[in-house]
Amino acid sequence: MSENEKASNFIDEIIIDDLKTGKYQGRVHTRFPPEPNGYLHIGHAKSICMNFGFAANYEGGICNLRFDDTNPIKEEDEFVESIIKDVEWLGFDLTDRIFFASGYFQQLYNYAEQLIQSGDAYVDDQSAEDIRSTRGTLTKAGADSPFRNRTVEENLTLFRQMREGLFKDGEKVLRAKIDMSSANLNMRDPVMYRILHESHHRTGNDWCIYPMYDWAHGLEDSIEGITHSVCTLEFEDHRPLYDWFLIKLDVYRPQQIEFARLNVNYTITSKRKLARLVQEGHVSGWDDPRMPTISALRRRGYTPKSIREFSDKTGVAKRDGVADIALLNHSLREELNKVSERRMAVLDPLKLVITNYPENQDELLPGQNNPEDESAGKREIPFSRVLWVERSDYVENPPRKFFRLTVGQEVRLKHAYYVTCNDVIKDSEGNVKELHCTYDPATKGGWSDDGRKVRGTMQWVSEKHAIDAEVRLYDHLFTKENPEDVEEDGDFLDNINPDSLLVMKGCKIESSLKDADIESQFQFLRHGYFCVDRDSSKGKLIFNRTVALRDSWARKQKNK
RNA sequence: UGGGGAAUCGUUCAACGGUAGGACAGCGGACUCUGACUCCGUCAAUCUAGGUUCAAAUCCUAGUUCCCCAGCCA
Repeated sequence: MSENEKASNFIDEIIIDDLKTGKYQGRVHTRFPPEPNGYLHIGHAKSICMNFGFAANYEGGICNLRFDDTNPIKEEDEFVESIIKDVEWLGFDLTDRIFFASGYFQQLYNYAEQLIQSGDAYVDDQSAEDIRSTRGTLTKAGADSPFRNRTVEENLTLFRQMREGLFKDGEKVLRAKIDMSSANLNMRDPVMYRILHESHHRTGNDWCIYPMYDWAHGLEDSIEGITHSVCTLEFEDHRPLYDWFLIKLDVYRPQQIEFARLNVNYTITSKRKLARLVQEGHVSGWDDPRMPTISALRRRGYTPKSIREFSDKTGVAKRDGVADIALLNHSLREELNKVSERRMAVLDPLKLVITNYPENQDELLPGQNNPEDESAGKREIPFSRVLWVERSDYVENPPRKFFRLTVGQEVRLKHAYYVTCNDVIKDSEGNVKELHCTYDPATKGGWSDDGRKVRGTMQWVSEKHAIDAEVRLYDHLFTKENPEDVEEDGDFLDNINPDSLLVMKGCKIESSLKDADIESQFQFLRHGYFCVDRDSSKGKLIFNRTVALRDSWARKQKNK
């Protein structure tokens, strides 16, 4: 995009304007700044797509992945690894673009001394409780700390001693000297450094004081030459502080821009709550395919492109809102329809015997791999006398306009023949055991030129050639659009969907799927898009249903 | 009762004083060797009340509703 093009959202507008005025000498440099204390989820994906997207949209634009690792108590290398993997998987190049806040600890420390020198920061001996109680309230001003007016020398000495480890955790903090009566609570002498005798995942035991977010973040941006520092709405109150530090230090000043974080219906993105789902065993792990984490979406079969599309389509604004998960599914189907090879699978098998088909005869029938893509070619599908079809495709007393299997109705077996059901074999309890049909040899390939109207087409697999598979069907993890919508005294777990996972065993699938790789994706005709789960092993295939096909027939029946 | 934000179809984003538009969802239909895909049609919104103006979603005034902030978390 050039600066003459139309902005697609308010942040683009700001960027284009800055490009015009030369505010940053024509640079666009963004960053995605996760704390490595957990797994990334769909909300982070949006932020990643936005930030890397802004950079990619402009000539020479750059986006850093910067780990905001200023709290050693919560952070781990494991998360650094998974975050890098997720960002790259989403399609963004991180070559030379991985940074750590911890890499700037010394610079941050020097800046802090500079602020002490200028009389803008002081060491406070008050306890955390004291600081809290003297902060005031939303409507009442806070009170100055008794240590607020120490001399520069005393502050410097104390701060250096803090850094040297002479004090215990919590004994002292460094605070910015701003205004205890500010209406903005963030400006009431915010803590810049706390003492934490903790080993850091990257700096080990080099430090026992660690910078707070507000102190560190703007400087991290400044050091990296960030131009547009995009964050979520709750940081609007922090912007004056972000600016205050940079102005006091007289350093390069990026601008913080806030937007409304992405919320998605039927899901939660609170790290704490996701952790509860895992810890309390409501899901199998952080990458359980029902989770909204990027690793779970990947395992479930969502594609990077569909997530990027979703991110684009949900837009950028300052209004709090909830995006419809259906929009993600739309993007997904749109892509998968174009690229997925089709296969036939019978999830709930019912035996169908073609009584007039020769015993012991097999034949191979060609089937198109992907009607949306000629280059995907064809495959040979084995056909024989005994087949599996979907149990739900047979109905004894069909509703109006039912085109599937019922006695006397001719249907098409995809790629194969027309068959007509003549007899239904039931067990003593009246359960349907088998369908006995006859086929028309003249309809080989699934077509006849005589103008016969066959409206129903269904998938099948040859009994003797089929292989077994387990198929996992997923539904929303929560029953309510807003999982937080609970009765008094309830919590979000009350809204867990007991049917969010349905495991189908003994499914019958085409033998061509035998050597399918982990994560490979297919459309199972008339069912949906599926991928091979990593729980699969040799001889035991397990498929995840990524998303079902739209089913207007089922919807219509349901509405009746 | 302090400060900071936000209010447009069911949802979401646009319209930057000049015809309220797109996407998703919904509904109806056509097509179809997937009741898929595709195509066509259709439903549907400016928080309220005043004001300025030839003209207001947009500007002004007064309200209303919702979100965020009192971590030595980010």
